[in-house]
Amino acid sequence: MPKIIDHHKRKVRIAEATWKVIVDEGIEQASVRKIAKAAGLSTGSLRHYFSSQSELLRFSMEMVSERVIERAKAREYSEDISPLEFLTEGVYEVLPVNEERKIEMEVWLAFSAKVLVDSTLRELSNKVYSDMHQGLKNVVLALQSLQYAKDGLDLELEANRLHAIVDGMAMHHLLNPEHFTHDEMIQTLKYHLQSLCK
Amino acid sequence: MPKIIDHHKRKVRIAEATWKVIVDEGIEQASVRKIAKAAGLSTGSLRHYFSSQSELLRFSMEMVSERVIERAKAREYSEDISPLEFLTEGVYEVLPVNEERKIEMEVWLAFSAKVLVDSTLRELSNKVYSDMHQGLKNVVLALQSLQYAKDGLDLELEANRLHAIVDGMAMHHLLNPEHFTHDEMIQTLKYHLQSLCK
Amino acid sequence: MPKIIDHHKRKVRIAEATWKVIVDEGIEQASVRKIAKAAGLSTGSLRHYFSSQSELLRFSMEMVSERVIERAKAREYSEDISPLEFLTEGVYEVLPVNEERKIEMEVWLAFSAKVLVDSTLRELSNKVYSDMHQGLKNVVLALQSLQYAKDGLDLELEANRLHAIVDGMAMHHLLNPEHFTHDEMIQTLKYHLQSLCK
Amino acid sequence: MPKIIDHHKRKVRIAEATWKVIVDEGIEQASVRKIAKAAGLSTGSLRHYFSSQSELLRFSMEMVSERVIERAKAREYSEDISPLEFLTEGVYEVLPVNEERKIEMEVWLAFSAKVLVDSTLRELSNKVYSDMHQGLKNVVLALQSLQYAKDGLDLELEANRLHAIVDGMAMHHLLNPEHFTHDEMIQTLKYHLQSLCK
DNA sequence: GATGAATGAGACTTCATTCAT
DNA sequence: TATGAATGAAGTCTCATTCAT
Repeated sequence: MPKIIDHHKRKVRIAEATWKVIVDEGIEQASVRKIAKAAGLSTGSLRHYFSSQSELLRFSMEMVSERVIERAKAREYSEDISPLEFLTEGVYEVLPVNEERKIEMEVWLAFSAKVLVDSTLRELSNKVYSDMHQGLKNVVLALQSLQYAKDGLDLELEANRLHAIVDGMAMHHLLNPEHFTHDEMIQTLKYHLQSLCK
Repeated sequence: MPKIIDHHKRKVRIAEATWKVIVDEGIEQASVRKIAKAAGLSTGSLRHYFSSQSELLRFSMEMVSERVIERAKAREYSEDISPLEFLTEGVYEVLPVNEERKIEMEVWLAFSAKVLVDSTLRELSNKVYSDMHQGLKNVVLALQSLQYAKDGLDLELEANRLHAIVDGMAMHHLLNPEHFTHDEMIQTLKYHLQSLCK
Repeated sequence: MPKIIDHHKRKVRIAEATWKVIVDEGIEQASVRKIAKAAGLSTGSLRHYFSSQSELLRFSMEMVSERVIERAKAREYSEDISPLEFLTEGVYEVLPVNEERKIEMEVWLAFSAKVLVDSTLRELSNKVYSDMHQGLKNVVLALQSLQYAKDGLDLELEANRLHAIVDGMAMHHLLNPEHFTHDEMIQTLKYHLQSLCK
Repeated sequence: MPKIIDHHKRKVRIAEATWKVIVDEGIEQASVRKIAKAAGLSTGSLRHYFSSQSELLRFSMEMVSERVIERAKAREYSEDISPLEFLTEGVYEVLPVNEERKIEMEVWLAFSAKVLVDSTLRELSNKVYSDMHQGLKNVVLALQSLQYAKDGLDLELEANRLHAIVDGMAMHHLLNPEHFTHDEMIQTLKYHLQSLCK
């Protein structure tokens, strides 16, 4: 079914154009026209792929989460680094540590602000919350399995805490990069993970 | 003599109407018309108080931060509660623990998403970041002064961590209240503060 | 296949509607809405052809000058009339001698008043000035070539003078047609040209 | 009646503010608000002096012509210069030879473009046309009285011609000062006047 | 599938004017 | 006389969406 693949590829290309517009000009400026232009299409053509602006937006957001998940899945442990380093770097996947991830997270932040108001987006937001929560809980679990973790940690509360730290730091670095630098972000994460360990 | 009107009071009323619209319909729907209507004014009248939409938005946002600051300043220690409880409740001021604060933070989240794109808002965002950072650092400092805190805490990193936790949890509760409930938020905060103490 | 439309023809039609509005109601009343209505289009449609009001205005003005130039180019000498008559009638092309040219010049006068204030229009104004200056200089040159002209004329100053007379008379006849009639205009032009000749 | 004088003085001050706005931003931007601000008044106060925008505009224009007339009346011949020089300099009064007169004429040009469309302004325009025409006819007459003028000049046609040259040159210098400089304007006028003389 | 012309609503903003004080 | 708050219309421009081709 080559057609379908093309179809999907095209949608992905459009979603990437959408990201670009959102990052450059903000989600409010992400008009159908601008996205079409950024994707090198006519406005009419867009309609063959997305029948409405909401649908386009939702698809673009789903892609953000899919990318993160795929990256996380693709990670494999190599003996070059310590298990703790491996786990720490896993968390980097959801922090704005480089340009690519900054863009993803800016897009996601813009999207999140819309969730409050557009209930059709809620489902996706919830799904991503759950996925990420589970992923970070797994980090804590791994620390415990590896016998790194202190005794007496409350798994659920630690997951909440790590999750909040990660998203809070992401937001702080995106919005106030001068006050909360990339290095502070990394350092704070390491400090936190170490505080969980013996 | 012209009509005597308390200019500032009127501006505050308009800002409150702005909040209402933002919370009900999102910042993108916060048009001059809707705000004017919500404030019981004509669009033209709004211009006596705010010469542009940006100015109106900025004022409304400044009010959010001012309110938080005023509430924080107004707090006084009473012997009914323990010092640790007093500090913990101080942090509640910047968490969406009740309807009033939820509204403030929803407004603030919407605003934050705009900061990424509208650099004129950056200054305010930075100021609020700094204020809040200092406030939360003071909490850690207080724990140390009271001899509650563990030895060897890194003040700056602890402040980063607490700040990230607070904002991360606020976002999680606003966006995913079913998954991250009010009680979890409170419990996680207490858990974190306790983890800093002996 | 999309609707096939002669883009340029449509732009010309819109420009003509613009002229009509300017002549009927003045350049200040030449709003996008009124022009769209006069052209039988919606305001949104106008944007397919002109992305801003300035652009529309500029195009409409360029058309005035293009028409004049085309008319001038199309003129051919026939032996029915004397060379002097031929030259004189050439100058008529830039005088409000009939309804069509009155309209053109009213539009141009309105435009000129804007030039003082909108520097983006300056270029066009300068170009038209130069074209017309050259055209009128050629008239003087022709008189000299034909040996009609008096000896000792200063070509550049004569061009300045003829140019000023032409535009001055055009303005006087447009603004004060009762005081400065069509016939006086023609007569004065002939008088001037004759004064250059032996 | 000191009050009345004050009243009139205030109106003059407002008219001058109107000029300033017209020259700086164009007649289309000459809103009541801006004029009020430029004059240091409230919009409401303006209404005590001018009950409508048209009235204000008309008064401001009348002032232009009054100033020119007063200047012309105030001129007195002194033996330092030749009669021809005296006459020539008289014509300078209605040319944009310095900043002050440039402003007057810019204002007047803006006004003239409105005349085409607002018939209530016609009367003033006609009056000024007549006054100026008479003034320039007097220049030609003076040349004749002084026996400077060539024989056989047609007084009326010469007046038309001079009048057209003056207004045409004024327009050219205002709109295209790079192409038609101050010096060219002066030189062309002198050339023309000399061409009338023996 | 693809195009882009067309639409009309709605965005922000500026305006002249009215009017209570 | 003086003020400036208030209004509602109208300005330009952008938008999502429809639709003929």
